[in-house]
Amino acid sequence: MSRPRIRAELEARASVFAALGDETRLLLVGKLSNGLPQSISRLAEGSALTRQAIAKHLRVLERAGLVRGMRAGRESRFAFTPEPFKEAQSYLERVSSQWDDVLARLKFFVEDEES
Amino acid sequence: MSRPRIRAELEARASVFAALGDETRLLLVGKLSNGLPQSISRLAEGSALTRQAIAKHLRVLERAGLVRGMRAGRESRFAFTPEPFKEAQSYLERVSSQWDDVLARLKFFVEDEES
DNA sequence: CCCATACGCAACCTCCTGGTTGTGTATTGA
DNA sequence: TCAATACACAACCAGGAGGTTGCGTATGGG
Repeated sequence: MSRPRIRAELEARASVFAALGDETRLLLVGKLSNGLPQSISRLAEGSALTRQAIAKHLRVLERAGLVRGMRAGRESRFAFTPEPFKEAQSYLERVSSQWDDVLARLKFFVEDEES
Repeated sequence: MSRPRIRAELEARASVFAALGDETRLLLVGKLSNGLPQSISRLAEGSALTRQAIAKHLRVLERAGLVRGMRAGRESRFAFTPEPFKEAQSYLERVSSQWDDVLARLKFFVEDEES
């Protein structure tokens, strides 16, 4: 059991959710999902945190694949990456519908007992 | 800016994602989404971790609202809670479609330049 | 050409997380 | 009734996460 394929997917999924599990990073995702690639300094504007802190958060998002960084001259810009979001969404959808199925079967069983 | 309402939603969302950002907890979610409420010992069966470790993970899931624990005699059973999953899913959907809109507007702009 | 800008890297700190062990308590079943 | 079961609570530990400061380096505009 627990084939490498499954383990790898589990690990990737956990790292995506972990990356999203921080308020600062959710705000960054909000900014990036909302427009074109932006530099670190730009993303740090208006934040209470330092530029280095923001840079660290961006690296976390990048390692999880949620964001893609590229150097452009003296600044490095980060862009939103939609795929992992869709993957995570489809996982949540599967979990929810799995639960719905359980409820449906339970309801059927209970109604069966009542008759 | 940053009204309390928004802050609270942000915090709740982050805690949900953070709770999902761990392989052990993803496995627990998998088990619970898949059947009826189960006791801690039951959920710890077959795991390399101790029962106490599993209990801690369940508390994390519970604090995030992903799971609901209830005492039944000498055992405490944990049940799947679908709402936060649907909420998280709809958030991811909003982020993705926001990005799609950005791309659409960009495409329009580029095609406009070409003409 | 030169200074301000935008970084990266590294050391360092604190606090939280994931995990264990140990102990005490309630519940259950024989 | 009494031992095994199932748990909660607490102390403790190592390591990682989030954050800062300091410093060195490349890039770009005036």
